[in-house]
Amino acid sequence: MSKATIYDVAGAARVSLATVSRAINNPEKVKPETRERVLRVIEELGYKPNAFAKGLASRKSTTVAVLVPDMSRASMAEMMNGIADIARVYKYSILLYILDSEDAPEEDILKEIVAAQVDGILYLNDEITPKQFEFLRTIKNSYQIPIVLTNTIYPDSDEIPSVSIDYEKAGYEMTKKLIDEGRKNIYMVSTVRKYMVNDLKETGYLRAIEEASLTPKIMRTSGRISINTEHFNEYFKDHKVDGIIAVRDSIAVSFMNVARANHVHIPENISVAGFQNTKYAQLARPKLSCVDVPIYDIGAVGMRLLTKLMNEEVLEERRVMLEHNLILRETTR
Amino acid sequence: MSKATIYDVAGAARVSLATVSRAINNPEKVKPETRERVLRVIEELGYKPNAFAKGLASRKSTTVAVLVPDMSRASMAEMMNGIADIARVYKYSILLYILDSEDAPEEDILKEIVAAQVDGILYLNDEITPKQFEFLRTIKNSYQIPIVLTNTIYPDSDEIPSVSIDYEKAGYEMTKKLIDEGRKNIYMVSTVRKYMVNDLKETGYLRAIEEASLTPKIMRTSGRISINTEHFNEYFKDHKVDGIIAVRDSIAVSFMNVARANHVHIPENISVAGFQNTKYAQLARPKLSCVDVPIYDIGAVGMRLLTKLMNEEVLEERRVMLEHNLILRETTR
DNA sequence: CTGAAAGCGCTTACAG
DNA sequence: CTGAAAGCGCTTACAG
Repeated sequence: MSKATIYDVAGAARVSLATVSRAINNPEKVKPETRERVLRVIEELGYKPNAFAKGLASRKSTTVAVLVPDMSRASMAEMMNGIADIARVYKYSILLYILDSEDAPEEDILKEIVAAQVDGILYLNDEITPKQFEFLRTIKNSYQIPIVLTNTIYPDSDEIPSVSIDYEKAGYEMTKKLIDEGRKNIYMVSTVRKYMVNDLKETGYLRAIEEASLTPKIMRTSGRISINTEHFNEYFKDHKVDGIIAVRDSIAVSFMNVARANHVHIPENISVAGFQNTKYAQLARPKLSCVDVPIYDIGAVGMRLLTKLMNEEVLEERRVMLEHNLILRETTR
Repeated sequence: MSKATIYDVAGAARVSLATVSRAINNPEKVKPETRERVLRVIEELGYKPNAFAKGLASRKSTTVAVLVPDMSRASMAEMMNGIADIARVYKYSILLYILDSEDAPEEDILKEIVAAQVDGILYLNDEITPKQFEFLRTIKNSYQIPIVLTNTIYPDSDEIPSVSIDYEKAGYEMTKKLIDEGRKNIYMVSTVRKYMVNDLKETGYLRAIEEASLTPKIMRTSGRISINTEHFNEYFKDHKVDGIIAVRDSIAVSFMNVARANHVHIPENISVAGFQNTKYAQLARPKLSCVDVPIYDIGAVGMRLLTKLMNEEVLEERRVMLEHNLILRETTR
């Protein structure tokens, strides 16, 4: 069962290889009966065009590169499912590049991507630094490769299209919710490292807090569970707090564990909310209220957008914002 | 900044393209000074061999296919990190195929993989059915593509090498631990669908239970949180239970939530243990005891093994079992 | 609607 | 150690 080539097909169908190629790629240019004969032979022989030869001759790879800084984030995996499903529909293959550091990707990766001749690039991250943005611009402009940012937004430019939710609005809404409950000392627990989307969540938080003439209080923690515990204990010994909005569900749950250890009741004494609606949120007790981020859809829509770009269609929207929901469970009242 | 070709390099270095090719791929066949001149030009021009041309001419792709049934499982993502890190070391690119159904992958995928000319395949799953195994055997034998199973074991044959932990032993050890605590009514909570590795965990459980002359009790649940709650409530109303070993951390946590709602104390009344050592285990209260599975390492070692296979090296071990640990936290005593 | 032929950018015997 | 040339398996103007 060694691989059939286009010559084998052409021979068996008694046509030239050019006709076989057309029957596959431009069926309308081939007489129906010829086409069917060719297609039947293809079926019989289990012929599949060699991707390298095709790529070399056509200068198109029908492959997209997915750049991921760190696969282990739960959201990345789910986003991949959305991407893969749409990629399949449009017949694109996925080349996966996991970037090792969180710095700007190195020259090496760039060269690899260029050499791989990908037709498009999806950049998955909730962070994007100016340096990384420059890197992407270089690829885009020097090599004419379309790029879509997935789950992040670059604030200063819409040169590279993006798909996400409106994180600013989500941050605003959740904060507003706690304010409406009568909370006065609402903290946003964000991360030490500056993530673009966490920044947006903070902006939304600040807007709501200001509108209500409250005092903004942002606490920055590492994402590491083991460190969080001490950190929270220390911090809230001296601080009044009756509301917590964490930028990630897992941080919210971490906080709840500390609160419970200190005999603080949720939601009686404190309201708590997270972001993402992960399994953590459902498994926590009380069940965590949070912003639901349609992460699968973000991946799927991002990939769909990229196919349009690769087809040189005009985008009616360069910053796509999908709908989100506030899921109110047991940690708010 | 359009892409330089091998001709550009050859011209600038005043050698033939054959020499450029050799300088890259068989440096020892080129006189040192020529080689250096060529390499310098390559550097200057930012030349990177076109992957398609290279693949077509050499019949090697330096690409591996990673087959994943469902990316959203936390373990898959972490395994990908291990795979990607080693792939980078050996200069392999990763083509990602997310299989949609959990049936045997369709003919389409097979053809795609073959057309992509991947040099090797990594199959990531904790399940493998005879049908899927046949599918993999077909690829392996018909097209001579090496394959490694990652995080699963096929019981009836070691024709396809695998990397995992000794799940049977892990199941045995954790059960033994609960028995040593004096537990008499230990349940294993497994899944409705038959996963290969869950099967192994069960086998280990059964061995320990038999050795202690206790009665084995296996309960099967769906993995879905919402369903678990009712299911557990119903089931344990009529059943005595003082020990639970769940095949996944999240199921264990799910169970703990139900137990707590029924005022059952952990670990005073019931010991609970999970598998994997995910973030769930650390975030749960009490903190969950579980089997730690070195999932990153499984991915890394799997990829390393595959590189050996692709180099036609002889494997000293076709079933690699990595070390695991029992992490005893607060849900056991 | 179909075929002959050039070309995509490499690798690799084969000579020298 | 190096070069000329064939070939990898396709696509795509160009003729007809």
